[in-house]
Amino acid sequence: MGASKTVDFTNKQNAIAIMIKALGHPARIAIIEHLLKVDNCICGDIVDMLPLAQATVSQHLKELRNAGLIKGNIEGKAICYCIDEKAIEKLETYFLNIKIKLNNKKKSCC
Amino acid sequence: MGASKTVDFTNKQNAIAIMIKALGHPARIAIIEHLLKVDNCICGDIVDMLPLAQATVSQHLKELRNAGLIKGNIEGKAICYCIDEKAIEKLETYFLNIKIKLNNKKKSCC
DNA sequence: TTTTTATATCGTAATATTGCAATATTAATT
DNA sequence: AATTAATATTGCAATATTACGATATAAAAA
Repeated sequence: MGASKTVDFTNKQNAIAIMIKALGHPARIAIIEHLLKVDNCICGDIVDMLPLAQATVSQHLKELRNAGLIKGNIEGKAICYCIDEKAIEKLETYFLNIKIKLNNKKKSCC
Repeated sequence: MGASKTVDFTNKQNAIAIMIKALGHPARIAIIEHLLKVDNCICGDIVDMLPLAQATVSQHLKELRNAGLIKGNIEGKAICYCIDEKAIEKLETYFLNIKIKLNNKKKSCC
């Protein structure tokens, strides 16, 4: 196999899993954290930052883009990538809701 | 390849990536959401809930356990799995911090 | 003690991911 | 128009993930 059984889960579950999965790699975490620090978000700088080949970084950027976590803007012959705030908001809300529900529970048996 | 280059990233980046990656699958999202709803968190119930074979569910549970997202408790011949609140807290904090930093930035060029 | 029940592990096939070199593309510069 | 610079895509090898049937293990029930 290797393919996830997406059909039997809800759209919401699949959607959040895709977003989360896109962040489940140290290089992509590093990209997000870099974009957070920096003011000009040029793709080449990300390539220089990371210990990976340009092609590999480009692939990681594509995955983040496909998952909606970053968005790109053409700046002449360079490309500027920024974090999509709405995506981060969604993730934060998701985990906050879990936290709240856990607090309201207080029946954890483990 | 297929293996992530973890050596060149920080421990923090690798650690958060491992936790996030563990949640990056619809079945594991469904497991967490199920544990959130239910009061008795018996493994067999999770197997019954999910459209996956018992062996597959067991594997997903193991991944969540390895990542520290759930913890198990032996209850006679069954096993009770619960969400680890500290793990959820870490994730929530992580995304909240990103959100805060983004708000303090307001220099996003895209 | 044998059987049943609940969960984990093993073995394996199918598919996905990661990473890179080589090449393509696109826009600016000369 | 030709060249340079920045990024994307392609092709491919290595490894990881997903899924499942079969089997192992461990505790309770008979």
